[in-house]
Amino acid sequence: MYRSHSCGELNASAINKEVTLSGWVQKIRDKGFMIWVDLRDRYGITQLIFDEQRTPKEVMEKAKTLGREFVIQVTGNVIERESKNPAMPTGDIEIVAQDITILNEALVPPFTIEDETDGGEDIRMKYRYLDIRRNPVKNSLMFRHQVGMKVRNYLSEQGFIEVETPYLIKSTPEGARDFLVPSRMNEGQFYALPQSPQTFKQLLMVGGMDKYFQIVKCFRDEDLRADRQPEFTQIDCEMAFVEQEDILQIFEGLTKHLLQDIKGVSVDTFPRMTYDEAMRTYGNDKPDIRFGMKFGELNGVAQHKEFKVFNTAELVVGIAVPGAASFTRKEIDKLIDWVKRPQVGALGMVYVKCNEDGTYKSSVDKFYDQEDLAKWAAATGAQPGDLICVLSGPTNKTRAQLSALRMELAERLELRNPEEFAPLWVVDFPLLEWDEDTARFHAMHHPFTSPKPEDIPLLDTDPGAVRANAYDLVLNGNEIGGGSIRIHDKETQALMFKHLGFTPEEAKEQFGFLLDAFQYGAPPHGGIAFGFDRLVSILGGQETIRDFIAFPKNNSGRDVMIDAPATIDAAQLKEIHIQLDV
RNA sequence: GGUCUGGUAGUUCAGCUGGUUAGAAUACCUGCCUGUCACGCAGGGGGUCGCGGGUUCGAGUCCCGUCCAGACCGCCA
Repeated sequence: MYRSHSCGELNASAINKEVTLSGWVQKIRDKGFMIWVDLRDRYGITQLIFDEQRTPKEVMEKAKTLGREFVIQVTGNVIERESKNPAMPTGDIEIVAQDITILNEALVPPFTIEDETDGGEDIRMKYRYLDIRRNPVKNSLMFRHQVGMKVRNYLSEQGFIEVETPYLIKSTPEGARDFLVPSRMNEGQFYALPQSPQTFKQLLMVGGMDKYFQIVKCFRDEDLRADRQPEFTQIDCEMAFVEQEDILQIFEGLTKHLLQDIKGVSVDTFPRMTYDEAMRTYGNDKPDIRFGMKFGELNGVAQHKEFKVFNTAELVVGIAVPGAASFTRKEIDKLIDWVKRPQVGALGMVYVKCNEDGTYKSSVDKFYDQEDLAKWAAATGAQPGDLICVLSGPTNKTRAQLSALRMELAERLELRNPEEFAPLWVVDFPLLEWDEDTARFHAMHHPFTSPKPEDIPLLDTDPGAVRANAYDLVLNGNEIGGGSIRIHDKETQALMFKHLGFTPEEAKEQFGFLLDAFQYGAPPHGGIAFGFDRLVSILGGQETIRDFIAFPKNNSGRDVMIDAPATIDAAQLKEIHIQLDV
């Protein structure tokens, strides 16, 4: 028996008991006559004491040889501490060691195994198994487990069935780049790893599994970000015989349940906003509505004077930054530099200080009088003490720039409280999106998304204006879920493929199995998928998803611990019929 | 594909306009210490300043290239 108790559970009620604990040496405090050892496992830390008076001599000698992160097993008696430590749950007691076994020695770890470690990201990833011993990572993984269990239980209680779908599937040209897997048995042919189980869950609907879910790995071979991994986990869901409203209700229910159960936060009915409104008022299809700074369009009140920059702009739009009239000239100049960085790309920024006395001081006083500026203040909702920041240019670009500025300012003004949760639905996404590179429309969501029936005639006249039965669930400025009502008849699907530039032959080749299935009684259906890693990190109040993934990849898609990807030898290449061109 | 930031002791970092032997903290090692818990005290070891080239009397410092890491833009239906 390696242990009778964990390192996190003993307290005053155990005094005088003989116990055996196993764990890792967290810390050694050697006073010569006495050695204290903090012993750690997943459950906590318990203080051991090796004492000249009370510990056998050979055990004392062994204790002198211990080092950090040695794995040991100690048997001894629980005693009340002479000096207690109220900061730790086991701080009332300690174990007087009577016997010790060194189960394994350890090298000195390259960084400290503590909450506030001295190790940087790089070294922690290389030794991720040591990083996982630290509370922040350990707790994040346990938190992820809890969220996963609650999702499974909730959906199962609602009648959903978890069905596994294959990882080795067929590559499709739509959407993200696929990860490819060469087939040894089928020379010259490749599997693709799924970007999502999209077509399979639709086939499950045809198969009559009318409520399906799966917590499932998905793969996309695209460049990464702090919150984007090449392999990530989705809560993938699909239902038959539902309309958009049914989906929104059920998954609003799931989200509310998670917020209540995990965060103790009650949220009212989620607000809904059309895509157009989100773009107009936040410049963004995933607005963070925990704070204001809504866009105020100023074309009507700023294009009547001699200021050419505004007069020639497609859009003039501003936000009122609360309390920022006190920014110094230097601070505002830095802000202007910030929006002019290539990542944002604005050519300049006009600002108006809304003074406490009701007057205005702007960077364009030469062109606009107090009366003009008062109208700007009204349009942006600026109060005395606010700073109005105004950008202008092509509509979409300018909105994106002002949205970036809005988020940056919210960050600087600490308006993004991680303990506040503001979900909303963004609905009525466009069906199609113009792609400059290929000079054709492509599906904004995916090619199985159904158009709003009343917009179908627009497909021929104004494809970009067709709205889809598609929706996103947005939480604190993050898209945590997205889905749509699918096309379930062959004719509409063929129409969609036509408008996406597929010939009937190409459509048959790529998605023939789905079109076939639609001829055998496909029920109306729709679904949603949640980004599980991101959902967990937001609920956990963290910015980065990496601490919620046991073994994440770095910026370049590398696993620096196992050093993957890696080259393979010639024999392996030959077996899969591949010649390298490098 | 692009922009920006960084790479100096095991680790986290400092090192100014180029100038003697490259520092601090922490970790590590040795000794001391009768209640520690960020223990304390004394001492010690530890560096190809990412790599390659250049400028210079002289480069951690300046220039060019390159590799690695991070953030962002493009991309991610």
